Amino acid sequence: MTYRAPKGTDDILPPESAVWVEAERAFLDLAERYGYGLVLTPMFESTELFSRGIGEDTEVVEKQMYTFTDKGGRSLTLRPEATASVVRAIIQAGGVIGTFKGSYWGPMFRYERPQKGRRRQFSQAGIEYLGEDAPGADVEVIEFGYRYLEMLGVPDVEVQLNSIGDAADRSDYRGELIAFLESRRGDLSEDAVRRLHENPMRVLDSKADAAAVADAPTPIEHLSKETAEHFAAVRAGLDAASIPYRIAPTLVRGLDYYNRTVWEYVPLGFDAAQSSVGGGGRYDPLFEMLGGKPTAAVGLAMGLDRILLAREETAPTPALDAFVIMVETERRPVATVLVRRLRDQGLRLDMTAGDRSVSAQFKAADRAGAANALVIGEEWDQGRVTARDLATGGQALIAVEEIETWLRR
RNA sequence: GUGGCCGUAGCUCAGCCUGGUAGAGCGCCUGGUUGUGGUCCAGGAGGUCGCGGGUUCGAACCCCGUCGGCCACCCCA
Repeated sequence: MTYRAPKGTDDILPPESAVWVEAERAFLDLAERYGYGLVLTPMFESTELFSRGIGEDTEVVEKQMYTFTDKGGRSLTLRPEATASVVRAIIQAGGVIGTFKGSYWGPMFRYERPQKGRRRQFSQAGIEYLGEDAPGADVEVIEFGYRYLEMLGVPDVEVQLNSIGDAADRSDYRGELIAFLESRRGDLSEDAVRRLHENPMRVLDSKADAAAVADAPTPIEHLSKETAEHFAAVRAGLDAASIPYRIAPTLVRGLDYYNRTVWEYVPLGFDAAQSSVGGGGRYDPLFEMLGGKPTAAVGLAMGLDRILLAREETAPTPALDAFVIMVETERRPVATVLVRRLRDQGLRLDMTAGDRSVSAQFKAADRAGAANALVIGEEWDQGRVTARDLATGGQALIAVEEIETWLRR
């Protein structure tokens, strides 16, 4: 083995790659139907964009960034997530006029020890609803993610929902939480003690400390009248849209820009430690953090790798509608024309490029994943081909002009 | 960054404890079948045992190191 894909990266080859094509098409189609247009941004950005936007002392920025200096001396970073890029792009383009709904899809990069559902290069798809502070925007985005998982056939998805309030709500709450954690200091993990002052809410989300913080004060109990009303309206909207959810008072998210509504999608049957397949939240502070005008915003990110792991196995669909087989090498010119005509009609066709025995051509058809074989031999001189269903083995002589209809039967 | 398990044929793995001729299943190739794949039968090809060092008459096997994989912690999608 001379070369292999770098640690934590995967090659995805056919036929497995077909599910990625399907997932991407489904996402882009759903986004269009909800009115979200695709936003394409660079895969690397100035390092400062992420350290400012995501937060200096988050795990992602402290330890997980792929940062490098280019030949011009600029510090650049492969994007660990896309929201900061989308917001930067919108600010750069002049800011949001009214509202803006954008989607994205593509690879993200974080330097971590790989495990199930955690890769160094992974794919996220997401949407951002900008310039709308109404709870209806939160509801639409939560619903969008739920529908997407439904479309892809991910079973038993639970929406875990929480509100972490606004900055003003948290300034009082923060002191109370720190006091509580100090009182339990002896029961806390080393990491929790270290984070106690720099980012105390993160301790609520720690598996190691779940028992110690079971009766800790939670952000949802410390909402102002305004943020409590916003959250109640989000819940009412989800009820009206028939989206099931569970309130998760200890759910906090690891990026600094979130406020108010936060949520995650957890497939209950997914056997992996990294069980969240997507998540999102409101992030009203981010525009100002990145130097833009105050702009309300809510968005989500879906982890495609995890979604495809969590999904039920689906039977592979044939990769080709038909494979054309030539009995004599002189039939190649007409076979070539037939293949091109059927491809132009939207069918998936192939044939061997070199002259091979009929037996070898059938084997090639089978390996290519063809549903049918079309044999061109002496029957061609009567305007017919032999059409064989490779799954059942049944075959028939059909007229050339009926091939398309037969293949679409 | 920390820990556990694992690296042997293209793939999945046995062999390692107790050192002595490199194995299985699947896959692949050829033929049975010069107009029929997938199934069946017969035959065949394919391996510096991750890499480096040590111990030994002798190492896939024991020891040390190193690289890689998987899973978990941490963190997050």
